Amino acid sequence: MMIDPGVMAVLASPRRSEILRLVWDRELAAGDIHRAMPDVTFGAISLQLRQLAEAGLVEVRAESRNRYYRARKETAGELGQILERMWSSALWRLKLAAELEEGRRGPRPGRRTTNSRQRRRKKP
Amino acid sequence: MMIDPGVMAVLASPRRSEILRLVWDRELAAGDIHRAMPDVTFGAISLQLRQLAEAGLVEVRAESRNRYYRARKETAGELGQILERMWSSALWRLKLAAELEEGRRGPRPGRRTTNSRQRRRKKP
DNA sequence: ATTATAGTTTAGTTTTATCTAAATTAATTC
DNA sequence: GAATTAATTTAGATAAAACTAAACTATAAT
Repeated sequence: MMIDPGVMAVLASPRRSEILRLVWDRELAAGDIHRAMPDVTFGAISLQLRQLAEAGLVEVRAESRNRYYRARKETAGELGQILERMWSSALWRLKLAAELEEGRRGPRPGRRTTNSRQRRRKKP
Repeated sequence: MMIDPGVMAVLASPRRSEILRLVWDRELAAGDIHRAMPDVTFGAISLQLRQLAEAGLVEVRAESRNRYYRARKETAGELGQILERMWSSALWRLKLAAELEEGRRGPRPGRRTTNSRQRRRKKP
């Protein structure tokens, strides 16, 4: 099978590969994904989902007001198998458990912006 | 075999994966690598080589004033096999040929900075 | 029709990565 | 030991990626 060079770049982002992991063998609504990663805004998740979709790594199904995402494993090809093994490895599970613990203690300090000044308000 | 999650991130950069390709099955001095990629400075190449070395994807051998780099295929693991097949594919060779042609016509316009103001001069 | 919910898009900000130029280090040659 | 060559390191600049807040779109519920 041919490997799209773009796929690796898309998967290199921890955020995106984490999203892909979430929808790897089940369908999740955009909101479900956001609830699983509450350290970023819904908008940010939506943008990453768009990138994944543009790379052909996920597909969408609209139902009522929800949009359900699921991985397209075919696109990931051999890389997908590597990821699968990675995610099922003991070390990876340990990492996930640690992050879950960390998450319980409150929002992550790392990435959040401290002062978010007021901005543009289009239609007052 | 265990896959280091950092490896994928390192390889996601086209610049670094190109360097890795160059030293995949032969040793090259840092300067050789730079001559093969004259669109960036020697310093930039050196920095990328450092990242590759830190990820364990290349090893160095010092001889006289040269430093010879070569890939450590073991670290790349299965990803390495994917890369190998990618590089040997017809499409990839076509891409390389196109870039070589482009390179002959002069320096790439894409990334270069237009105005590089004067800066810090430590010991005048 | 209004309100609420789910999600996307937009525009600007922040963060991170990559790059350049100069300084620096070290070995080699003269 | 001065000059040259090969490479690394440093400090700042620039570009790219990721993110935020708000605006916007669409469907569903009241």
